[in-house]
Amino acid sequence: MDAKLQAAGAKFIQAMSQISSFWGFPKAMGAIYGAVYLSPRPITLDALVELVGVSKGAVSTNVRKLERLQMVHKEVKIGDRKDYYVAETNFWRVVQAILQERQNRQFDQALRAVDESLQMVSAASEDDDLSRFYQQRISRMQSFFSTFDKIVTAIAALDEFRLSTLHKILGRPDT
Amino acid sequence: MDAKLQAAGAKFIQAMSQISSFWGFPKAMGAIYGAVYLSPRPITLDALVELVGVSKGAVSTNVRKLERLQMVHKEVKIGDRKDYYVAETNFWRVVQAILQERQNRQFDQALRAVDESLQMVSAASEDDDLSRFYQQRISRMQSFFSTFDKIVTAIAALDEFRLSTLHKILGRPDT
DNA sequence: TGGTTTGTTTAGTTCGTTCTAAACGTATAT
DNA sequence: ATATACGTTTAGAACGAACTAAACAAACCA
Repeated sequence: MDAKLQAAGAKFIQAMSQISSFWGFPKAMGAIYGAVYLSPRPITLDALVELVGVSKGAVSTNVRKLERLQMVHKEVKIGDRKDYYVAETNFWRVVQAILQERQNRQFDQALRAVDESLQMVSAASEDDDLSRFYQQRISRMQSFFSTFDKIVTAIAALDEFRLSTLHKILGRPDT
Repeated sequence: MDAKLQAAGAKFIQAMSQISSFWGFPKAMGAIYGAVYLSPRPITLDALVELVGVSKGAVSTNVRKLERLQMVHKEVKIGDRKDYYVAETNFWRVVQAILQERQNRQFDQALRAVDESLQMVSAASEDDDLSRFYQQRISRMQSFFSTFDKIVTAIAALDEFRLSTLHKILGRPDT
């Protein structure tokens, strides 16, 4: 009986691992989240080592990554030195946190570089064909990213209720 | 004069390189797309080697990746053995192509694994607390991904005009 | 004080990816 | 046929990310 459940859990954890790696996160990180998510009660680091099958060091660092993204939350019990973790179950909040984290790093920096390149074009001799071409292309790229960014941000900011509305607005491909 | 423009181009190409790597593609791939995108006329492989500064082999393979994603298009001129490349400038079409490419691979597979794990739970003894808990959690995860997937797909399918409408519907978070 | 239990940090290893350099294939021209 | 101009493929180097094992630190207990 229990063996079947355990197998199902392992399958799920492995799937989370794949999904994690697909989105550019460490495999172990997804697996750990899966394990926390499937635990009916707050779970310890050592239990995670057991379930996920990676070293304690790896669990430790990955759990901290998950915490930073607010995908898991630490709980402490008085008179107990162990840390207990519970999963964040509001996935849209998770998406939001991940986007924020990413935003403030390389991506924004790259966008600023695009900005800069546009300014550099403007600073160059302004009225030959090539200049105008560069200007047009770069600013098109810029406005695409701007729109993209706004849409993503806006969607991430929606709560679960308004999301279902959005879902309806977009129209179901299956109807 | 021209030196400034060239510097601007280099900056832009480097930014595209960063963005590419951010989204999990090879740096060179983004740089190459940037170079093609900034070229006012169809550009050859050797010119790309010059502009991007990587080996011919790398340009060759990355250009083919870009072609597969329909981010660049090959043009041939009669009586000229060189291949000429032009950039796809409809970015939403690019997004669509990338999503399709990715979809049909690991992600879908992972989702099927989630399905499977749910079925495994159902197949196990059905009426203890833990089973019910697993069932609930896994199906919640499943429906999240289902919604997520539908939203992404729907947005990618929109054309530029309807996108601006969507942009309005979502409302600016700053107002 | 010394020994346990816990989590963190670090040094080093492994692994996959991306690149280079060079060999290769193929078409064209002389 | 030989040489040239092009793109592709391959073998291997270089790199970075993520993990392991083990040392470490800190808190608690005896």
